[in-house]
Amino acid sequence: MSEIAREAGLATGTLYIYFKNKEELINVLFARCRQSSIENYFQNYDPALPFKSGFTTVWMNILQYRVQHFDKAVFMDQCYHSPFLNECTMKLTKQMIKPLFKLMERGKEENVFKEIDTFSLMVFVIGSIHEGVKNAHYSRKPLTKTAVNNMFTMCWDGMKR
Amino acid sequence: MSEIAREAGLATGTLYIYFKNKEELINVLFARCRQSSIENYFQNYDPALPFKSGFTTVWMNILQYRVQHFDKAVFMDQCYHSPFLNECTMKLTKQMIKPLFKLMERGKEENVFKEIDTFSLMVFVIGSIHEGVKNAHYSRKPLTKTAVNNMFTMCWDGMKR
DNA sequence: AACATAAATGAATACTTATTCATTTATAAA
DNA sequence: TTTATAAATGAATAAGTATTCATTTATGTT
Repeated sequence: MSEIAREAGLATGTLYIYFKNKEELINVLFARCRQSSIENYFQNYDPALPFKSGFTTVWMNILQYRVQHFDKAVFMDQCYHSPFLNECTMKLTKQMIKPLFKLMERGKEENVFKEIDTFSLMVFVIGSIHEGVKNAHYSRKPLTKTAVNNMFTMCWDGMKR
Repeated sequence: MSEIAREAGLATGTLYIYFKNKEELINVLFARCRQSSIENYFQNYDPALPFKSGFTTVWMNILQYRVQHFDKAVFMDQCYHSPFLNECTMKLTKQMIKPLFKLMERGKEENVFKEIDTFSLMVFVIGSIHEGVKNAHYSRKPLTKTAVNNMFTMCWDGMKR
């Protein structure tokens, strides 16, 4: 908490005016990170364009977000296993991923994707990106354009009919 | 440390006879988890069998391990982002994944997999499994046989030529 | 200017947790 | 049995970190 306060340019006690305690701070921070990440994912997404174009845009946005906001991504990953997140935040953030859910559904409706449970499709997309970015980061091998394209191709081919 | 000692049926001080400090304990524990996980991955793997059979066995083993030893999986995930793991452990555990690396190379040599950097292929496999298991666990939806098969198909189709 | 309210401070407190060490208990050798 | 060595103990210490609160500073109103 003291470190967070310092980083925010506040005294430790001031933090407790805005957040009841550490738990609340973590929950609010998580929800905001989740919100901002999802918003980023749909930047420049035009539902009027053909599905593959739209999906590619979102996919690239997810990857880019995880790369450029790696610290936030790590924070969110850690929250997943932590005892801090409460039911309320869980429910709230589950709502937030709905747009991504809808996108995957569209892929199925247009017979582009396999007939697989929407959630499983979504998890597959997220998983391949997350692990790819994490690995690139820690092995200190920056993601080249071809590496990114390969990742996308694997993801796409995995889901397409 | 006291909780670990209690769980191990030891007094706190006794832990410090076997491990210099918490850092060393974490590093040793991580290395052992990694070792045991990789060993599990190759259970019943017969290199004489056709590639797809062998790969399926390993893939299923990885998934099964993550499900049955979820706590270890979480621990290893957390270590990844923690300040505890030292260079030595990093190097050591990188050696350990070589068998998995070899397996992916074989897939390329036999023209089954796409011509993609071996490491990227491996990360793709791991990533899709990890996220899938994690999600099943926290959403408390146990992985059905069809869910697992779908996961495998997506993974395989993503990598195959 | 005087007053009231809100926001900010950071040292002190309370709680948690890693580490030490003097002492005890087990094991083995003479 | 006696002695020596190794292993284990857990209360005490040290270090770290969340939270409180009496006091100070800023902001706005009459």
